[in-house]
Amino acid sequence: MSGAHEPAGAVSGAHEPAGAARAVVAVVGPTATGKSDLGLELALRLGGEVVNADAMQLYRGMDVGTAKLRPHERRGVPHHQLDVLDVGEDASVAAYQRHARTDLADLAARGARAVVVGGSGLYLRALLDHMEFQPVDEQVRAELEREAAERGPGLLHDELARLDPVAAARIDRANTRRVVRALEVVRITGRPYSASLPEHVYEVPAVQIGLDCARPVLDERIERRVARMWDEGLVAEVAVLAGRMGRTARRAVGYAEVLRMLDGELDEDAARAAVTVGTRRLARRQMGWFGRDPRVHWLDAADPDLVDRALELVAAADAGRLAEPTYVRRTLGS
RNA sequence: GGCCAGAUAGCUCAGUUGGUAGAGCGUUCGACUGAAAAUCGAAAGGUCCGCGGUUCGAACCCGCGUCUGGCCA
Repeated sequence: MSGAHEPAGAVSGAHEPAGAARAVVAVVGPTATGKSDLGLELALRLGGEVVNADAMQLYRGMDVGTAKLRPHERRGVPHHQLDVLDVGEDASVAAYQRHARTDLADLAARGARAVVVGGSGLYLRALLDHMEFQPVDEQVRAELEREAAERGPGLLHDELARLDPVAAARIDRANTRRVVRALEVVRITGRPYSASLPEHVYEVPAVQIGLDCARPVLDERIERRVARMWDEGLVAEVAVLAGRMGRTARRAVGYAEVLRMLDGELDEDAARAAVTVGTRRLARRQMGWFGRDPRVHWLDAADPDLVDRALELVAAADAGRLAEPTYVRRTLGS
């Protein structure tokens, strides 16, 4: 964590040493809004490199369905945290946090600007904000999952209420996934879990640029994106990976539905419709996640001068004259 | 033309001796600390095809009409 930006007034000749206190640039927002392209362009203009913050683009081989920029499309800009996981592995935010922060440190040391690009809210927060994850114990977790399956999630929630009332109050009874994790932490650390997310405290100073898009337009883009994925061979891609996909990868939008199709559960039209619906739902949730963060500076994804606007924001941030809580509530939903 | 089966939320459909309606999905809003493109919560939304009739009371029973699907001509 480096210090705050210098009050910029004084600097005219005084170049700061490479890598000092230049905020990381983060391009966030819902899927299908052009994050990858903008990120690439910014990296090019700023002499930077891209750090992926998209949980599913971590996976090797999941290219078409995650709309991953292919190597030949990257215009020579190095990309980090792409293709670092086998589809059989579970992703892990904590591991991501470690690795991506190492990337950030490396880039800073080389004086290269980091451009973080991604739509996974939790991953972005883990990378940029102050967040510490508790340890994990697969065996304890498996045990808890079995209990949940056998005795129902309600009883586990009761247990959590006894051991950690604060966490229990925050986690919904039916949310097995989170109840299990909370109990897992309590069991292995002997301390309460009681986690909550609302603080927005940068561990890594950043300018977050959000891509905003009116819903009708976004829905149309999503429709087109799904059509393109089909044309580019999503079904074949999934077929190749199908046997090896672990529980994280196989739940990704586009993959889950095609897997059901390959199992004969859905016909092709139904699968494709389900992918569209799923992508739309994903986009809505992403809007919620980022729209709530008061630090995001929103730009219209359709703005012809998008890149220049984004560069202005970066320049303002570098100069220390970016109004801190520029909370421009997204216009989504018009 | 005749016979049969349907018509209930944006969509697919439940609705059990007649007591003015529900689910799943979608939509909107929300939560989120090692699976997060996950997991979960809440809300909005209905002239029960139309018109008559029977009844204290009809989504439900009866008649007519309209539309849809199927079968027979």
